[in-house]
Amino acid sequence: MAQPPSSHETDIPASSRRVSVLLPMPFAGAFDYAAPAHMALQPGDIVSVPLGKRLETGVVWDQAPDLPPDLAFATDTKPVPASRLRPVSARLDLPPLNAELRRFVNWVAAYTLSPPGMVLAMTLRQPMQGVPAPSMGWLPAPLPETLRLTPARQKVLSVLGKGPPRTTTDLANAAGVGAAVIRGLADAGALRPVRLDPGHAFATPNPDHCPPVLEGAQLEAAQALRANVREGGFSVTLLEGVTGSGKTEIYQEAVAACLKTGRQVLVLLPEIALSAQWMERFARRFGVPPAIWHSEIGQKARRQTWLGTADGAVQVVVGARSALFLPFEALGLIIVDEEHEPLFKQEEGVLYNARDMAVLRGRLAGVPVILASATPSLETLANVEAGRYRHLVLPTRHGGAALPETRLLDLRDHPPPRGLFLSPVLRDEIAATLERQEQAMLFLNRRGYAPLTLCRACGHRMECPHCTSWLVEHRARQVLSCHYCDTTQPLPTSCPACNAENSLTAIGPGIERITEEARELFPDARILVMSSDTLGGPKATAAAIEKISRREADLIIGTQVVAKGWHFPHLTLVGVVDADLGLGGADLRAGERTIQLLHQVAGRAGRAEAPGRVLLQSYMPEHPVMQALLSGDFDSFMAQEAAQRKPGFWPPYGRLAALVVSAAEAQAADQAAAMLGRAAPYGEGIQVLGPAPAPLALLRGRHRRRLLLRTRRSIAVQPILRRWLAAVDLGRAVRVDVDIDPVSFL
DNA sequence: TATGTCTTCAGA
DNA sequence: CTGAAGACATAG
Repeated sequence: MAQPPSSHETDIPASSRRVSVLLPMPFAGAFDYAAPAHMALQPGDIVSVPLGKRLETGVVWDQAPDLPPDLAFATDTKPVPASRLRPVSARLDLPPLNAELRRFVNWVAAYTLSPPGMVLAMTLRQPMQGVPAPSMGWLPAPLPETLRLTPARQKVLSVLGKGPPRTTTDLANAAGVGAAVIRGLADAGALRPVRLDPGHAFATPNPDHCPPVLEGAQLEAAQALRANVREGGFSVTLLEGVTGSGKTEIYQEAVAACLKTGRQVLVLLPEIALSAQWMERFARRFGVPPAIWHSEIGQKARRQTWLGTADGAVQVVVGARSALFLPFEALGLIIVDEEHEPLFKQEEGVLYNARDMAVLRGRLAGVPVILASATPSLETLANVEAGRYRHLVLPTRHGGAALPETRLLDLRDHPPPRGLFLSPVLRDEIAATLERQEQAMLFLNRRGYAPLTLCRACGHRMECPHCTSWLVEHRARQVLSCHYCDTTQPLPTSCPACNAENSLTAIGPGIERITEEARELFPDARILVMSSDTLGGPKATAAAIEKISRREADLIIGTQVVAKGWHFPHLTLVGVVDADLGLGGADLRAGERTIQLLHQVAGRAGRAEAPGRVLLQSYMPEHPVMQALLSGDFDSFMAQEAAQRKPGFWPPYGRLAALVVSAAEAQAADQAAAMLGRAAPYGEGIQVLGPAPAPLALLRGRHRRRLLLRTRRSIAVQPILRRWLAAVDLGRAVRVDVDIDPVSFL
């Protein structure tokens, strides 16, 4: 154990050279291997090791991983005897993971209570997945004296010249000779094989390509951010500004400043697949598009970008959550745009919030972090209030356009006709807008035709057999489908419970139904529907956006997707069909989320040319959320939210963790949940709520029970959870998912 | 996560 | 008895 620090590696007997290797698998920690005498291994090296009878790729890990003091835990596993160690098979020819990234992996694992290997998997799986053998190319070698220089051979050598390495087929074609000639030259030693790494040259963003003209508050904000980047060191700045206030232009100045220091930039967006417009703006500012990273990019681009971030060839990466785990060589700045977005929370596998982990990575890397939003989350505002984050506010709309005028439409006073969902007031407003040759939009955050299908004869509801949820009718596809699992069934013609014919009735509106109603009302309007069902992917989405920009649509009807920061220059009216949707559940952040979503939707209306108007249909216009949307005074709404959460130490004034117990049998879930309940931790500032059935008590055929652990801010939940979970043995049949800082309460 | 081994049970 | 399917332990 206590090796004198002066001892050289070669002095240590081969048998005692033990290395830790972290594998991308859900083990509690790293495994020990023997390093062969000839193999110099450093922490961070990517290696191939035997595991059982297969070979796995892992990373040489630090013997004693450092952890944050409040999350550190003892691993009481005794070391494997040296006799059982198997040797590392090979050191792979990939750039090693640096200490900053290794530390980040450890901290994320400790924070989220996940096996470190699963966190490593998020960084390592990416380049490893089905990597094809690298193709080989040829470069000229010093000519051997014995070489017979035939004309064909000469041709090959002159074609190759001083150029880049070329593959056998490429070279043979270019020289007009057969592949055999190349082979012959290679055998004679006149050609040197080199690995042809997909040497995709990443275009270099130019920080001076097209700087914007800024003045006033915008200039000040940009200067503050630039100074921040130049100074370096960890800091977090909230950049707050409404749609059109120039947020993007301003943080792009921070990007420019970072590029000038030669360091790399990571920009996180909630939904990269839909951000073609963002890419365009980047290209306009820096002359070239950025490297992008999300779950749907192809194998090749994935590998190239991964390697590019590791060797510094990639200077700016724009990505979704998972980009956070890229192996940056020299990170200089992290930007999280739309920081309030719930999409930053990963809800599967390792449960982490990319916004919070971005701040953590910034801290470990010692670089500034910028959080941008028009409607910052309460978490971030609380950090500003506590003096942990800086705050830059952009007050005015860029280009002088006015904020949209918002009106509440009380559905009790102006009810829609029976069986319909658009009030006459909204209908007339849309008609007038179309009359003026302007665009209008209807927003309803609900896919499908109707959320509930009911039998008029017996009251039977069409429910998912595997989940606690209603089946949603999708009339276009003639199916009922569950939005929580992949259950889909044909639309029945008779009630499955009482066999009554034609008794099934659609209850409530979905976007398809609103479209039907709009087609009735505005037969001449060109209607464009935007939902994840009608837009297959990013390409179709971009095409739809194009269409709207070119005024090839009059009325846009959409779900969530329309809210995403698009710029619609001709849109002047936005109608929110059901502003109350989303306020129903017992969600801690329902109000905050509704405000953020509806404000974002409202931001689509009215730009430079014409003022916009927003109409909110609501049955509870007196609700604080509606009042805040009406007045545009979000600050006092958030202050009110804060005041409500403070006394009960709800987040962000306390810490929260959710335990979801799930099992195939309801009884097993109940028993396990009860057992956890009996072993619940207690103490000053610690509270456990539950067990109770989770709102989705049945999900994908598993019965779910939930417990919530709530503590004061000064008390970390992780050590408490570790002790709690270690104290109970629940057996193999039940699973417990731990969600630190839960966002979804389903 | 992938794999080997152990257990159970239907069918011959 | 045999084989298939599922539970479960294990890898360094």
